[in-house]
Amino acid sequence: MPELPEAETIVRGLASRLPGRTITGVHVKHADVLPGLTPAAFGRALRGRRFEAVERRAKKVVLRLDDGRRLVVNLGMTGGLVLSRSPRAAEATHVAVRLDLDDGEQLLYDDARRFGRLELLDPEGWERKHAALGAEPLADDFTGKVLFELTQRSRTPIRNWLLDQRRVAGVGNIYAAEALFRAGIDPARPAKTVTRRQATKLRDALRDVLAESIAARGTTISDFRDEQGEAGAFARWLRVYGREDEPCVKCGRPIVRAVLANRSSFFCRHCQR
DNA sequence: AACGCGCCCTGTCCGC
DNA sequence: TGCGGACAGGGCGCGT
Repeated sequence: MPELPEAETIVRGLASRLPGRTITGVHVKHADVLPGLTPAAFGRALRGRRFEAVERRAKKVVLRLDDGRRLVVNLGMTGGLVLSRSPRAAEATHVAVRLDLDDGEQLLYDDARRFGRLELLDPEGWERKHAALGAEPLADDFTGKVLFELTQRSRTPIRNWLLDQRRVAGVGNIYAAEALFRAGIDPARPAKTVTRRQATKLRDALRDVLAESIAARGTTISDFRDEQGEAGAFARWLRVYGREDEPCVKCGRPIVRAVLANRSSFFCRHCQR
């Protein structure tokens, strides 16, 4: 489900609401979302803590606490953070973890498939995690030159390359497909065959599609909801993802689905070379 | 050592 | 209507 724009949508929603509020209770319904931590230890660590800031790194929602630690939420495929007083909060039907807040509202971690994970990291642990992640595609220093140089050592298909979070962080299957379409690049092309000029086009396409999706509050295919439980609106602007056999918006030929590294890849054979 | 692959888990949809 | 199979936005651990 959530890639960078969806995580960013949740972060922006929570950033104006969470800081300053204190966790008064912790309820763990599905301990499998807490790797290496018992529910009791998780509860002890969080109870009494105040939220200080809400940030994003890659596809992760980072909730900074007043003791310097961070609750790092990896949303997996179907994870979401929803505030219980939102009109649509009742649609959070797979709540794995519930945090009670001092004003009586609750922050719900909802995740049907439970591929998501909640980690509690001290500053050093977070620094290690942060360092293991690649470039932020929306950062000022993510230039065409940087992307070009990063790609030149890898023979893996450029679509797979984009999904590797150690290189560029935050891009998933939807936005990889959309950016490659906009840049006119075949998803199966070995990364190192992308030219300098194409790298710049790809960089621009990535930033454009991610920014446009954030402006639309993310892509909801079926599961994604923001912190109020609302769907994102970007799905209608997708040009290739999920559009197998539909006409290409540029040339009218059918969009093709091919499997690369066990995951669907959508593209136009004519417009992407 | 850079890859691809299977798997984690639940829900939904499609063909029979 | 029921049932099996395919598929889904992610990412870890494994083997090669």
